[in-house]
Amino acid sequence: MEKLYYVDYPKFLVVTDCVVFCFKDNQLNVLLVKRDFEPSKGAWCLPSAFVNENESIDHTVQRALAAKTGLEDIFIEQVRCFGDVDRDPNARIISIMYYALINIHHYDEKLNKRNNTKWFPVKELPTLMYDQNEMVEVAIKRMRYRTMEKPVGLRMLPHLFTISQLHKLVEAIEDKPRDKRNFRKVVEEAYYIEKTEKIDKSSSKRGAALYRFNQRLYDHYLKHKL
Amino acid sequence: MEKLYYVDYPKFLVVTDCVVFCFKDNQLNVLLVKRDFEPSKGAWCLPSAFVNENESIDHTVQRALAAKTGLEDIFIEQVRCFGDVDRDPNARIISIMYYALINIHHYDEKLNKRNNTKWFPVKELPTLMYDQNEMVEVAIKRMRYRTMEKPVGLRMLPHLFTISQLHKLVEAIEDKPRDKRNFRKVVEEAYYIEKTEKIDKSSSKRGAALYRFNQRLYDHYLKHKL
DNA sequence: TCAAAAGTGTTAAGTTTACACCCATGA
DNA sequence: TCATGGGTGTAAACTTAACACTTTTGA
Repeated sequence: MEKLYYVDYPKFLVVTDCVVFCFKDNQLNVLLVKRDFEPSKGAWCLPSAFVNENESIDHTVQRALAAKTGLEDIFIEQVRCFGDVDRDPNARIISIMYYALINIHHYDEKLNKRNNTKWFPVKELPTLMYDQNEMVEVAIKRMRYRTMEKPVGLRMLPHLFTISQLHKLVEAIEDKPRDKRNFRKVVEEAYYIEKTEKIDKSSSKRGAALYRFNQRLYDHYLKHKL
Repeated sequence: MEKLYYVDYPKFLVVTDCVVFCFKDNQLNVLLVKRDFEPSKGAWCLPSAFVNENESIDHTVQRALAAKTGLEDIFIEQVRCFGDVDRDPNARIISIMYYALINIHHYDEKLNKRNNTKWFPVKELPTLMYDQNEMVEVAIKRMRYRTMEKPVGLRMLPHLFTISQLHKLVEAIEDKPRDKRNFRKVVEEAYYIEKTEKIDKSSSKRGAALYRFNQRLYDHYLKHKL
């Protein structure tokens, strides 16, 4: 098919690079991979994969993430494409950058050794290959915007979470403190976040109420706001 | 160079598609091209170009736009990449979508005949090739967000403009009316928009004050806000 | 008994919205 | 002289930000 019309145009290697975020030790963390092959062997870089024939770019990302995290159907959002000629000095490679949000409790830390991976707090990232530090910056901005607009950040928390956990997550994402009482008010008014009967005793002696996200209520809320 | 490391991976045709906006007849308009070649000859589509070897994707867009509009150094922003396998039924083509903002007064309407192009109000778009109607929707959202965040929308107005012109532009972008007095207040408080001594007499008998965007003041404002 | 995290309301400041009339001028 | 678009201020509603003490309980 293709040959009929577009045979004369140049073709390119295309990869996906993904900034995988989790919430760990009250900080945002990013999963990096230490390359064990040339070029740039030993460099820290983002989980990536070359796009295959007959594979959508979203699928390429999921495949790369499954390989490194063992998880499937991860929340991903495409951010943008990096297409400068010399961004990778070894070859002309067009990169499509995504971010992903995962729940660290679903991640098996034993994978780090097997896969040459490591979680780094976003405030303590090493120098990454090529333009990947810029990618992380851009990904953080987009993720911050998206989590302020939609409750996708909850994917970095357990299914049941306390308001304190959510508070710390939001502070980590926005990189600034929020008043505790005002924050609790906002959560209590977000009616798609529902209080359960359960109590978390792990983080305090007194115990804290556990909340959960209700997708049905959220969909309803989306339909009826304005 | 490339051959050393990545020879085994598949390669892809890559195009850029660009949603070119202008402000015309008090409406947002999009520039469409009627294809004069197969496949899909005769279909309306976005100005596009195949990426060349040794050409950045931003440059590809500028090249496509120069060809269709005769203009150079147009304001562009990349939105995202469309990479589904069957998005173009003729071939696997990865498309990187941009939007562009141009001043219709810089555009020579005689080009339309020569280039098979036509401006369409965004509210009256025809059915476009493949996934391009979705591209336009996504581009409008991004452009709306960006113009609310930064004064880039002014690129669709003349260098000197009246508050009424800006008012109508903003209403067209946001697709909803704004109170006239409140709007004027906002403009007068945006101190990088400065009133000139000049008067526009073309749109009313009384005449309206002409304003202009001051890049220097805007840069200063960016540095000093928070 | 005390350290540590959970939980709780009110007020001030700031922002956004709503709203109606006079002005200047060329045709 | 009148039709047309230009120009003007205030008050109410709403949203956001600031702020400090009491509760519970396991160690």
